[in-house]
Amino acid sequence: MSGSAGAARRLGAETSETRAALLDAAERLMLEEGYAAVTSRHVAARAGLKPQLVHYYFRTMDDLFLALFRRRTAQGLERQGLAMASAQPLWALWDMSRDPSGTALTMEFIALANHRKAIRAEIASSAEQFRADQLRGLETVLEREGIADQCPPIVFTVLLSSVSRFLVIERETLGMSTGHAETVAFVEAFLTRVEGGRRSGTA
Amino acid sequence: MSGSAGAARRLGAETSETRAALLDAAERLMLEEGYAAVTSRHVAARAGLKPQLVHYYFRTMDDLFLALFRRRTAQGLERQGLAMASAQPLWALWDMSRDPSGTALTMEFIALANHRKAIRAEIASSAEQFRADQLRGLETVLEREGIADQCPPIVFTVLLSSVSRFLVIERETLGMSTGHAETVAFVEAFLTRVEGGRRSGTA
DNA sequence: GTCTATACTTCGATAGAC
DNA sequence: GTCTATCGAAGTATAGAC
Repeated sequence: MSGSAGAARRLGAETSETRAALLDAAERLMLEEGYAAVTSRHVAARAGLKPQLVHYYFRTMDDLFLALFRRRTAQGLERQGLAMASAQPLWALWDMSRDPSGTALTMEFIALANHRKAIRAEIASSAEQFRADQLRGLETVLEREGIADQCPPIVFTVLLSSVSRFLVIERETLGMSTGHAETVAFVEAFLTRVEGGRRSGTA
Repeated sequence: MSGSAGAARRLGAETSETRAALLDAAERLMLEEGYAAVTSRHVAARAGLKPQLVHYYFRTMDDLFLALFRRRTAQGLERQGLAMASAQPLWALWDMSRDPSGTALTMEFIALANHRKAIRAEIASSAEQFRADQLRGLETVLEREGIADQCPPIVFTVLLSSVSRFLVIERETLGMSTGHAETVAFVEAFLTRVEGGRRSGTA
């Protein structure tokens, strides 16, 4: 119902530095205090600006969240592409997936999606794209290493995402770590069998 | 600063039916629309009551969330205990972890924990207890079946929780399912190797 | 023991000044 | 193109009536 029809009100330029500052503030806020803290007033205060500016650069809060999500997605897809093009794609992907900021933000967006339908669709299609890219990149590697018959590439990508994200959530959000070291060791032993030991600088 | 000191105001009885109705309404709301929709006004409206009643039975919204979480945790721990005492503990645990309502609600609470510190501690300690119970219950099974050396019990519990929860999040919250069927088949093939085929009624 | 009238704060959003 | 004055709605919470 938030149609694309009317919308007579004017909006600020996409190239504006103020706009970028607001997005930065929103991202930090979302990461540190959760999506519920991302209100026009908080975002503005964090950026040292007036609350009304948020609505000048983003017509609604949904628009702000969408802009934020798209900016992050573009960075993430590029980063994932680089990881898979690296010398040790599995290690690179594992390290990338375990990055706290990326995962924490993703989880916030997922929680947000639960009651902002406009955003839900965007997140779902982005998640599909991440998975498709990851699958395409890993198929070759896993087949070359001869483990595609033990564990299908599509299953591998799902498992890898699940575990990495879950560990980050437990550690970062809940401050919990029982079983983490053992699980990381288990996964990394597998990666070592496939790709050899980690040879540092994968990103 | 929401100390335990003063608190002169009176509160409703814990046995009140109205109180239970408010908790039920809050739970449904949280599940369907996310924690951000759980406001005093929404909860009351859903229960067909006045908003002020929420604050009569729960001094603050934090208190309501805590009461809700504790009620669910008690049910969950009991259910997990039953699962592990069943004839096929692995299958039972897997089926339980994949139950949409349980996982969706847990994820909402985790997101909530990110900016409600009072709740964060409660969730973390509950999560530790779930894990500890699960570990204790599975150690015997996994050692008996001789797979404890391939995959340590603690790692097994972490992996199982990760995958099951992640699948539910993707499907329920995002409406996404790429790779799910394959992953489920992969896990269940493993369970079958260990425990034999699923023999129905495990809960 | 149960519920209502009411106060205070913060939110999203728009119309209009510079 | 950039920003401010301002509004109506919704949020949490308390004091007091039944």
